[in-house]
Amino acid sequence: MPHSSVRSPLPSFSALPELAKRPRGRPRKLPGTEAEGNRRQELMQVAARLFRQRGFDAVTTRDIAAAAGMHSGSPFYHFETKGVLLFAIIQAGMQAAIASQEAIVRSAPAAPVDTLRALVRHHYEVLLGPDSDFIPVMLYEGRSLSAEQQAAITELRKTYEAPWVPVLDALAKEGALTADPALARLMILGALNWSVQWFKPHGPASLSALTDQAMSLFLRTP
Amino acid sequence: MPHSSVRSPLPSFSALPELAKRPRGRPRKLPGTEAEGNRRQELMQVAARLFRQRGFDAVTTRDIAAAAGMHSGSPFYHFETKGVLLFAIIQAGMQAAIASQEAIVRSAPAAPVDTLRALVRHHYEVLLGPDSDFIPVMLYEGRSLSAEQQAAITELRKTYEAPWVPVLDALAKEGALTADPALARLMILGALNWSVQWFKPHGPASLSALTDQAMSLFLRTP
DNA sequence: CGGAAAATCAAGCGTTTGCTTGGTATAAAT
DNA sequence: ATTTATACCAAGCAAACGCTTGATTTTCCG
Repeated sequence: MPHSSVRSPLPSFSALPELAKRPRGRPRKLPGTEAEGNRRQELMQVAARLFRQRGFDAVTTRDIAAAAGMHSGSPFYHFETKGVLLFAIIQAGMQAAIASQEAIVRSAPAAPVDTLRALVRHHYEVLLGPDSDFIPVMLYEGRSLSAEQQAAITELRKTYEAPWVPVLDALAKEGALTADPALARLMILGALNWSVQWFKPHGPASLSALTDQAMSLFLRTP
Repeated sequence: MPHSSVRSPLPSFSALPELAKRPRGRPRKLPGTEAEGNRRQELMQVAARLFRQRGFDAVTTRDIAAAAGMHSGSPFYHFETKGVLLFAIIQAGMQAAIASQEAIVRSAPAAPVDTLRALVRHHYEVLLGPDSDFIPVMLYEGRSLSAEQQAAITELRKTYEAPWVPVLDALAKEGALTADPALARLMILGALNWSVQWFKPHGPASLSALTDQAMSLFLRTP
């Protein structure tokens, strides 16, 4: 049902460093795993990493193909256009982030302070954890999407931010938060999102330290 | 001394909407004003606006030329490459921001809280004020610069952020700031910078309101 | 008035880009 | 055994891109 095509690299360039010698035809259907769209996911991962590192426009479809061990037209078998690939990356990432966040909120019916701490910690994980290029790509490359795609992503963002609202409202009523809750949400998310610009992952434990620092910056706990 | 060249727009496209009928040759040298590099500055302004709106790679040199009322090769008389133009925009903007910030810090030897408020307010002005596309362009398009250009901009950013350090240190000693001052600086600047993503300028007075909200979010004032 | 300087126009060159067309290899389904 | 679906390779096209070259127009300055 998908499309087709490919293209060889520039002949003047040296041979491709390591074209993963993946078998050519229909893939083996492993008995246990449902390998549906296996290669598609792989493309999304390498493309997300490239988009995050260099930006959507600076990454060519040939770069993506080479990083996935393909020739230059093959990605178009899995994605109609480069823009559709970008959208798929952001959409899948946001849906996963929404799902994992919801699980955390559901399993933590504690005090608002603890819920906020869990939300902040989870957000740092989404931003800075391994294999989490989706959100940075959304934050910084979303403008390359079409208007309809942007609208769809905006809906997902609203869904993602929804659990923050009652928590911040409750903290404002408690007096732990003195700023307007709606503005505070924007500022807090901005402070967290900015971490992708400076954070260098050394130890995985430091995300907890970051969370503690953020909590003590934003809240007045006695 | 500069270069030269130009190019006509695509013939299949309709006529340019309004090619500002500026006279062709050497510009009139007004007696009072030193018109040195007048057109150069104009190019930087329109390019900065376009870069902010659509991103560096998505804006073509033809777009910039058209927005400045030129034909497509003329910008290269003023800037050797598109990248040099981007660098000039960021550099000039940062130097202006550093200068105006320094004036504010010098004229405000008040309590640390008041100095921070002035810094925050000034930063909002730089981010959201009229004709201030420079900083957003730096924040989101800086990766399109060469390594040497990025190093130069990093130096300017350090200079810009330097006045924040002693202020936050003093507030931490006072107890108004409980987080680590270095981390707090990153988080606060992130919260402020994020405003370019959501702020829509309605009334110019709201920058003060934003400043107040930010102060009450970050500081514990009794 | 005449030459130099400033700023642009006019045209296009060479490369890169996103994407297309058509064929081929392998494995699953019938 | 034949068909069908999957996934890829091979080659390349048309458009767009950054930038160049060379002429042209206007003003400044001595």
